[in-house]
Amino acid sequence: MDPKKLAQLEARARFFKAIAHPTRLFIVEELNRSERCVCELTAMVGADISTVSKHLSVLKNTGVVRDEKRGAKVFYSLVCSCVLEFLPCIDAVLQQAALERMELLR
Amino acid sequence: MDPKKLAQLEARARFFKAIAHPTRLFIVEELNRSERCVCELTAMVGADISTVSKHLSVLKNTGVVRDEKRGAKVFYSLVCSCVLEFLPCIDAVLQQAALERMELLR
DNA sequence: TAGTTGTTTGGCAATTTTACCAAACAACCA
DNA sequence: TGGTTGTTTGGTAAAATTGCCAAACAACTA
Repeated sequence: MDPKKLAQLEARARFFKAIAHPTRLFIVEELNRSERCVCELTAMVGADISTVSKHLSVLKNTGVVRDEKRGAKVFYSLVCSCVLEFLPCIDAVLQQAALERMELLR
Repeated sequence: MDPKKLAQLEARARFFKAIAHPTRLFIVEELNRSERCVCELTAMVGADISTVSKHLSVLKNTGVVRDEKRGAKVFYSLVCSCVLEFLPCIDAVLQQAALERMELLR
């Protein structure tokens, strides 16, 4: 495979991997509403702060979110909301798959 | 977290995870051009047949692709090409992230 | 400066993913 | 039927991901 093409595939895969986690998807959705600090997100997610912080760093390293320090708090915000535009399509695909799975059981 | 919301997040995360792999992204792009049998995809990918077969089964179980047996061969095709519509947006986000990373080094 | 609050980092065990080989299946053909 | 081609499945070792705890940092406040 062409090394340039491979690098592109790897970069895109890294992006999808970054959002391919329930907690991180939740964070992305929440940041689409408005920016949030780590402690707010932690309260919503209900996991250890360090866990949430690491999820945020995954999203940040991939360029999905950005952070801004204001005083003692660090606020995270969504770089581009285009991620969320796929969701209707994805839900439709998932629903169709579930439907076909059900019909197999009849 | 609301169990129903959690289930939705998990389902979506499973979808993103399914396409979050260089080889599987390649397969999705290729199937967008036209349907392909396992042996054709294997030749293009350059991995073991069993590896490609397993990647295909991941995509199939998530509902991203469908398969159809014709004779001895199994042809895979893309269920919905909407997956590929995000790519321009994702590439833009990735490029912006790379740009900012470069500026940090100056 | 000492204490408090908010965040990140290091370490680690449990789990998941990945890729290959070998073997089993399936469908065709001589 | 026996052999060939195309695909999936089982097994396994290496690598990556995940989540928590403890500790380190950072910034504000008394």
